[in-house]
Parts: sequence; C-alpha cells; structure tokens
Amino acid sequence: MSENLLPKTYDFSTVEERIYQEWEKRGFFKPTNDPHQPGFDPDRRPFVISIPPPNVTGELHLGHAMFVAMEDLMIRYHRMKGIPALWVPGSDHAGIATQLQVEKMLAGEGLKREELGREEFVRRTWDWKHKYGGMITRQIRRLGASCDWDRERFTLDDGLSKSVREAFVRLYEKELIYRGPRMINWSPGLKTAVSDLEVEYSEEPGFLYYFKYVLADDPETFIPVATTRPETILGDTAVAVHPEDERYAHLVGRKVLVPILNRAIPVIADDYVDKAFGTGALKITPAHDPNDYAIGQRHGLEVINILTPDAAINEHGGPYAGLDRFACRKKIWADMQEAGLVIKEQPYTLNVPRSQRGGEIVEPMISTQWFVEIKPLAEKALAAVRDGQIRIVPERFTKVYYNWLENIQDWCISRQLWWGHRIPVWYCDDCGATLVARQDPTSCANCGSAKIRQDEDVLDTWFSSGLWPFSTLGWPEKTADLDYFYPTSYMETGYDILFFWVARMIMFGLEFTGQVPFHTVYLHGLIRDGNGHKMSKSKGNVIDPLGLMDELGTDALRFTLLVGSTPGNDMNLSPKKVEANRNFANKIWNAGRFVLGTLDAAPEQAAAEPQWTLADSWIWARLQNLEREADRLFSGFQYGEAGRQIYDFFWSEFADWYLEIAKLQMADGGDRAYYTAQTLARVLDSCLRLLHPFTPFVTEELWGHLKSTCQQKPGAYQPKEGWAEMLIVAKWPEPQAAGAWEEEKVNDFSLLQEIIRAVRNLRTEKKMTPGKRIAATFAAGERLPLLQAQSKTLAALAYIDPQQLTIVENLAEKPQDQASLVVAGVEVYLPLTGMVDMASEQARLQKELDETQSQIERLEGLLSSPFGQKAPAAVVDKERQKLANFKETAASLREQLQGLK
RNA sequence: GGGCGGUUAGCUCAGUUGGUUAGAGCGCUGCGUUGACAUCGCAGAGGUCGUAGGUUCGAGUCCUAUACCGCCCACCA
Repeated sequence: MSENLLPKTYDFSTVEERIYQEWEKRGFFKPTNDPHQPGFDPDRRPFVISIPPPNVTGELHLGHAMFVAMEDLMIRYHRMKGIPALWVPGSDHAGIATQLQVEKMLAGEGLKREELGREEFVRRTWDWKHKYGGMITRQIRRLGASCDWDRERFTLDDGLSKSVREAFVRLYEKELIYRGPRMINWSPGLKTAVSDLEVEYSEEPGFLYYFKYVLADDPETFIPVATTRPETILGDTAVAVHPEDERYAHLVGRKVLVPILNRAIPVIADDYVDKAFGTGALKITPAHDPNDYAIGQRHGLEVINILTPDAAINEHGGPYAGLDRFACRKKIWADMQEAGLVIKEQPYTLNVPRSQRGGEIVEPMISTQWFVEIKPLAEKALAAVRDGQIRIVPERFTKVYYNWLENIQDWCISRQLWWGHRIPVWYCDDCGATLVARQDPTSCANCGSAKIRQDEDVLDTWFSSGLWPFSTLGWPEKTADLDYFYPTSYMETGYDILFFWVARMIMFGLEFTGQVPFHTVYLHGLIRDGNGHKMSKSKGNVIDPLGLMDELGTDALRFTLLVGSTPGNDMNLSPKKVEANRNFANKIWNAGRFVLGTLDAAPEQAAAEPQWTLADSWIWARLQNLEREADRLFSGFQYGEAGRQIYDFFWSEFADWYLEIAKLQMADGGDRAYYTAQTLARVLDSCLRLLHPFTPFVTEELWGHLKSTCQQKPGAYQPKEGWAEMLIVAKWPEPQAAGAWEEEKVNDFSLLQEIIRAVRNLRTEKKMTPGKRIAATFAAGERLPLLQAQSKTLAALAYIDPQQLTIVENLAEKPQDQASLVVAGVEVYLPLTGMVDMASEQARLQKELDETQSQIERLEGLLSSPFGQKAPAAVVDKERQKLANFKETAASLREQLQGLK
C-alpha cells in the first residue's frame, strides 16, 4: 500500500507551484503546431484566445480570476482535444490609471508631474512599470493560466506601438480621423478629454434655479428661465422658447440681458424647447451643453467657453474670473439675488455626469480634439454579427451591441495625458503644415523646416486595445503567427466592456485586417459579494482572490467561479462556496488515494475474459453518459452545468456507490479484483481528464500518481492511446454513442439503490442498533433474479447480516413483529429489536398506503385524460409503468397491514 | 424615455430544444469514526418555481400583462 503514503488531506500549497513550473518548463503552454517550428502544418486549425490585457497597475481581483479561469478552461479543453491551442498573454499600459498611480507615488515624494516635465515623468513611469508591472502576470500564473508566456505583449512595447502608428496613419489617410473643436466631456481633475463611455451618470440632489432674463430695452419685462447650473449663465448666448408658445411669442427676436454681465443676447424660437418643463424658456450655453451646442449651430449663435482646464471661470466670466465653478455658482446666485433677478430655487434631482476614473464632475465643453469618424467602421462591425461571422454568447447581448453601434457617435481619441501612444502628428512652425507619419519626421515634408513639433496629446488607451487580437500577433507585419493564428477563436471577457473593447476590436479588426478578429464572443458576468453587492474598497466587501487561494487552493477558487456562473449573468461569491469546493478537491484526492491503494493490491493478471458485475456496467454506462453530456454542454458554452454534472458523478455515483462496491469486489480477489481495479483506474482516469480544465492542479498531481502506479505494475490499466506525458496534454474523452445495454444496467442498478436506501431509511427510522448487521427478508416477486444476483452488495450496503438474509419470490405467510416496507414491488421485512410498537408501525404503513393511493389516483386521472391519447407513446408508457408499480406496492402494503392485525 | 436581466428550499444558486413526484451547495435535525476522505458517511425536514391570464394532452420552461429588485443605453434645461 505504498501509495497510501500520500497525505490524507490534499495539500495544494506544496503542489501548485511545482506543477505549474513543470507544465511551463516542458513547453505545454505553447501550441503543438507552431509556425516557427519544423514540421508545421498550416492545415491544422488552431484554437486561439487573446487575453483581455489587465492594467499594468492592476492587482489581481476576482474579475481577473474569473476570466483567467474561464479562458484557461477553454484553452485546456481544446488542447486536450488535440487542437493546437494558443493563449496570448499581455498587459495594458492603461493611460489614465497608470498615470494617476505614478502621480500618487510622486506625491509621496512631494513631487508633481508638472514639475518633473513630460520626459522625466514618462521615464519614471517606465521605471515604475518595470518594477511593478510583473506583479499582475505573476498572479495570473498562480491561477494556473496556461498562456504562452514567450508571446507576452505590452500595449506600449515597440511592436504594438508600431501597430498603433500604422492604424492611426491609415485611418487618417482614409480621412476617417480628423481634428477639430467639438463638444467633449472634460475631466477637470485629470485635465483631459474623456470619451462618452468614460462618463457615468449619478442621481444626486440639487436645485433648479429660477431667475429673470430681462429685456434689454425694457427692464420691467422679463422671461423667466430655469437652470441647474447657474454658473453657465456666464456663457449664455441666447434664450430659446418654443415657436408655438404664445406666452413668449411676442418676445422672439427681442434682446435680453445676461445677468451681471449685461451682455445682450437674442430670444430665439426652437422646436427643441419643451413648453411644459420649467418655465418653458431655455437658456442656451453652446459651449457647455451638447443640446445647446446643437441649437447654437442651428441659429448661428456665438460659442463662449467660460471654463479653464481645471474648471475655474476664465476671462469670459467677468467679475467671476478665477473662481472655481462651484464657488461661482454660489456667488453669481447671491449677486443675482441682490440684483433682484432671482425668482426661486426648487429642490431637484440632478443626473450628474462623473468621470469613471477620477469620480469628479465632468464638464461638457467645446474643445479641439482628435476624433475617429466611426460610422463607416460601425457598419461593417454590425454586418459581421448580423451575417453570423461573429456569434455573441449569450445571444441577448447582440441586441445591445446593435443598439450601441447603430447610434454611435464619433470617438474622441485624444487625451491630454503623458502616458500613452503619442499622436503621430507634427505641426510645422514655419509653414503651418500638418504632418502625419509612420516614421518620426525630422523636418517638414512641405517646406523642409526643422522647426516642427509633435502634437502633445496621446491616444485613448482603448485605441491600442482595439488592435490587440492582431497587434499581438505581429500586425502590420505579415508574420507567420498572424498568418496562422489569426483570426482568433473566442473573445472571452466581461459584458461590461462590450462597447469599450469588444466592439472596437471588431471595428478595427475588420478595418485593418479585412477579417473578423474572432468568431465567438463569450461574455461572463460580474462577480459580486455574497449578498449580491458590487465589491468596492469603500464598502469594505472586497474578497481577495489571493487570500482565497492561500487558504483554500486555486482549484477550489477556479471551480467555484466556473461552476457558479452562467454566461452573461452576475454571480455572488462567498468564501463559503469556495470552501465547499475545497472539500471537493479533497474528495477527488481521497477517492484517488483509494483507487491507487486498490491498484497496488490487485492481481497482476486475469485468468479469463472479464465478467462485469452490475456495478461495473452501471458505472461505465454512467461515465459514458457523463462524457456525452460534457461534450454537449461544452459545445453549447454551458461550462458551469458541465462542471456540476462532473461533480455530481464523481461524488454521488463514483465515490458514494461504486467505490463502496469496489471494496467488496476487491475482497473477492482473483479475476473479480483484477477487473475491478481496471474499472476503478479507467473511471478515475476519465474523471481526472474531464475535471482537468476546471481544477488543473489536483487532477494533474493525482494523474501523475495514477500513471506511475499503473506503469510500474504489470498488467495494470492502460489508456487506449497510452500514457501522455502529463494530464494537461492527455486526450479528452471522446463520447461514444449510447450502447443498447446501458439502459437496462442503469435501471437495474437504480432499483438496487432504491431498495438499499429504503432499508437504510427504515433502520434509521426505527432506530435499529446502529452499526450492527441485522436480519432481513425480501419477497422479491419478479425481481428475484436481480436481488439474488446482487445479494452480496445488497447485504453489505444495507448493513444486513448475509447469514440472516432471506430472498424469496413470495412469502406464504407474512412475518410477524417485523418492520416492513414495499419498494418497487419488493417487500422488505426487518425484525424489530426491543418492543414492537404495533400502533406506530400500523400508522406508518397506513401513511405509506395513503400516499401510494393518491399517486394511483393521480396517475389514473392522468391516463384517462386526453394525455392518454395525445402524448407520445413512450411518455404514456412510462406513466403506465409507474401506475402498475404503485398498484403492486399498494397491494403489498395492504397485505402487510392485514398481517399486523 | 428605450432596452436587458433577475424573482425557484432558511441562505446562495442550477435547471437550453415543454414530458408530468423540481435539484445542488451551505445551513438545519437525527445517527455514525481502527482502513480513501470528519475538508467525511448515512438518513431526514424544507419549495402552490413573484402575481394574473393564455397556448398545450401537459408549463419552472413558451406567449401576454403586471409587481418588485438590479443593470445598460439616452441625457429635458
């Protein structure tokens, strides 16, 4: 029993790192058909995933753990199917996040970004990246990620920077990139423009301020106007009313005076105005409101920007210049009150736009920025999903995707940051020319002047991430990798970045490579805490995956994430669940330990052809069924359900039943023991394979022991295709069509289980000397052959003394003073120890009979209803069979009741 | 304003071509430990599947309406 030197409890802490290094060292993370290796076969199609690149600033959170677990499962599954599998890892420079992080670090040294200057700041950010950037990838390795680390990329490395440059220039040359003043979202804290997607709206209490716009030539007459942002009055260039609003019709065309500043502005009429809202008159600030901007365009209004980059009032604000926007709001309102211009203020719920990163209130502002004209790209991206070139899982997200792309606005791609891909545009100070170039120019292509300077801005981080599936494979170079591995297969990520990232990859992929970047988008849900709340540092409910792995093991965490989630649905994670799955890992370990022990004890050869027992056939049939189910569920992306079924099979069927029976069969010795050991090893082997994509470490470790045990022992189990080097590259169990014999074996065994459970139940209920073997009598009727054949198993699992076990077809006389029951037509009698409580025994049987009787009535009703005619014959037969069984049971119960009297 | 998801056992959730007694884990109750595992075993209690209609021989599953919770998009000052 040498193998039982294995520890009684699975100790993941000594296993995980060793196994991971072994996999990596032996090169299993690399695709088996690599274009860089001799013997490469371009016709063997690969399976490819590009990792969603985590931020270099990142620390592992459960969102990362989720996608790593899911993608690793997908990769391992395909790898085991013999498909060359490539998982390209990497990380994202994450412009804003990283810049903020480094600024925070510098602040600790009392330094400011502006004081250091751009060049020095970028240098320090690279230092920071080199120092801490590896942390996230180390943590991803801990999760067991089988990425090809030799192909690891960073969005700001040379190759990817080249891709970004190429993409920008191509779009510019196609006139799909332009620069100009447009309404953008300005983040005053970050001092940069951000895209629409980076703004989040939150409902917050505020006020609606009502005030007077007095006529320029008649101070007694005014138009009442309401606003939520009084400071924007400083930028007003018109007051608008609805054309059909008779209250104000006579004032259209007149001039009114901007409060405090006393600028005269026109009263205009525009359909946009809602007569019913507020006062029905709308102040127009074209520079600081998107709708006002549109109205301003229609009416040729002046655009007055009143804000500085940090959202203080600028020189256009007259006496308020230099004041912060919110200080100005208070001050101007107080001043207006004094001037008698205020009507009232009313509590009002605002929908405040805030920066997704910094959290501060974002200001709509006219600013000169770079944009991608996105409609032409969006159309192709829409078509690719519509015509099925790309499938989104779960399917409902296609609608969301369509909706967004159909209403898409031009994408603001410039950011006023220092960390990122600098916009490849130069301006000539001498001739004013704009130069856009793949190579950094040293002089003006137009006039030859050396006095050129590069645009200060960098690109939105998502611009480079949008290229990720092909830039990581070498694009725009025509590399062997790009040729072979592109388009990739699945894009697996959270639904929260469907627009940010997925849609942009599709647009860019089609635009730059003429192909879809992947054919399937699999979206997982978000991880919430045990109560369904979003995890956040401020709430203090963040669960740290590293802590969970330390405490409960990587396999437990992975299994929890994979099995607890369904596509596109959020999941709540609690440590309790992970603990339960730690127990499962331990169960696998111990079942494995037992099997290894029996293999050692088994004979080295058999004398004859196998005579399979019912249990052998049953477990084999169930395993085949499991393999078919796993295959069906995997191809339908139902990984969670597949995991659950494997779990159930392993624990409730293999461990709870077959292992117990195997102990008996081993005790028989000889051929029985030999073939039992074969079955044990075979089923364990298959289970480890099926489980490996979910729980790679414990299965690999155990499989290693299984392999060496079998290899050392003559006559031991061998997989059909021989032993693979390690489980990670072992063959995935291919499902076989169901054999005709399977159903009968499964039915017979189920019946046996039912009888055993019933006996155990009765023993418990009657409190019959626990742990002691008892006598039993079975009147089996037509089940006689089955029970006789299975008498040993029956006795052992139902704790019956084999010497006192009686199995007959029918009893002439019902035994007296016995507890009895009927199950599936088999009558069971157990001697009652102690006092026979006739009354309670009678009551119990009567209750049984009543229940059976009501089932009979239910089924008779059902069968005489139209169901009997219209339902398929197979379904009806099943019910008829049930009815017959119940009737048989009822008859037996009645006899037993008679016997008691 | 538009769209989506959820509502199933005390708690957290499965349940994908509609098949007739609805499942798991945790928790709970009772019993059990010299041989794979107490991170365990055996047995048990616990649900009119949000509500109201409809389709069907048959609905947790399909349709319609509705309530509550959550999310996304749009951004009426």
